Amino acid sequence: MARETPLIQDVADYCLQKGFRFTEPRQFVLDIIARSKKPIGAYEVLEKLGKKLKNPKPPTAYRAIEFLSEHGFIHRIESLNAYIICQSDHLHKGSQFMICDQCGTVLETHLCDLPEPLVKKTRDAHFHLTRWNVELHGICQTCYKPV
Amino acid sequence: MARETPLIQDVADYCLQKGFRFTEPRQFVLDIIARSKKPIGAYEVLEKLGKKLKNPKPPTAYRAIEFLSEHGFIHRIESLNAYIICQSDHLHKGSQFMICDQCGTVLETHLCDLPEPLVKKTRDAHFHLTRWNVELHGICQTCYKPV
DNA sequence: TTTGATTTGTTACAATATAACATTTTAATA
DNA sequence: TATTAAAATGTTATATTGTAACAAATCAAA
Ligand SMILES: [Zn+2]
Ligand SMILES: [Zn+2]
Ligand SMILES: [Zn+2]
Ligand SMILES: [Zn+2]
Repeated sequence: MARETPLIQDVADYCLQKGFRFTEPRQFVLDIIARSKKPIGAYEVLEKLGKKLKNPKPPTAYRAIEFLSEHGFIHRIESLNAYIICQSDHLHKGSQFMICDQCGTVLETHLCDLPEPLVKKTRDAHFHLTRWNVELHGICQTCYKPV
Repeated sequence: MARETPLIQDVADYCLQKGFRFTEPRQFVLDIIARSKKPIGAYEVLEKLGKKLKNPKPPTAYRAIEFLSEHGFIHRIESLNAYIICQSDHLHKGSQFMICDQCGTVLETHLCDLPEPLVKKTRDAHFHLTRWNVELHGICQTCYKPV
C-alpha cells in the first residue's frame, strides 16, 4: 500500500524500528481516525473500514484500535466511547482533552507533567502513578455565544 | 422505608429541600453503591437491586444512577464503566480519582479548583469549562511491592 | 377530586466490546 | 528451501453496557 501521509510514514517507521507489522487493518484504521475531525466510535471506524477491506468484523477494528492506542498514536476519549488521533506527537504518559459538549470537537493539549496539586495528592496517598487522563468538558470558542 | 445511614439521611434532606422524590429505587441504588468498596457496574447494581425490588429492569437502575449522578451523590468512573459514591461531600464541578489497576480500589480526592496549568490551557483556547474529570491510573499503596 | 408533573414499570432494542478458535502471514531457523 | 513458531487476522458467536418508547402509577397542588 502506498504511504499517503507523513503520519502514516511516521507510524510505518515506528513499526519498522520496533519490529511490529504495519498491516492493512492498522494502516486503514489509522487513516480513518486521522481524517476524522472529531472523535470517532469503533463502529463508525468499522463501517468506513468496510470501504477498504471486504466485510470486516468488529474484532478487526478493535484490534487495530488497541494496537494504535497502546503505542500512543490514538487516544480513547473515555467519556465519549470514541477515538481520536494523537495531537501531541504520541508517547506521553498523560492526556488532557477539551471536549466541546455542543459541537463535539476535541482539542488535545499536552502537559509534560501532571500538575503539582495532583502530584501532591498521589504522593500523600502513596499512589504509584502510571498514566493519567483528563477530560475537560465545556463549550469551545466557536460555539460560545455570550449573552 | 427506614433511614439507615447518615448518607441516606443527607440525600433525603437534600431531596426534601429541593422538591425531589427520594423513592425506593433511588434509596436502594444509593445504598448499594455506598456499600460497595469499589466502583460497581450498572448491571451489578441491578442484580443487587433485585434483592429489594421485584424483578427490576435496566432502566430502573440506570434512572436512579442518573439521578444520583446528576445531583453529585455518586460519580461515574469513565474508564471503568462503573459508579462510586462521592467521597468528597458532593456538589463539585470537578472530580479526580486514583484508580488502582491491580486491586480496583478507587480513591476520590478533592481540589476546589482545576490546577493552574490546565486552567491556562483552557484560557489559551478560549474554552468555557463547565466540568472536569481526572482519572489517575496506577498502583495503590497496599498493592505496591518495591523490587 | 381533578389535574398535571414526576417517576416508575415494561418491552424491546441499540451500541459497545470481547471470547474462542481457525487460518494466514511473516521472518527466523534448520 | 522446507520447517517452524510467533504474530496477526478472519470468523462466529456472544457478552456487556446503555437507551427509546409508551403505559401505568404516584404525588402534590389547584
Ligand atoms: Zn496524544
Ligand atoms: Zn464547539
Ligand atoms: Zn465527589
Ligand atoms: Zn491496589
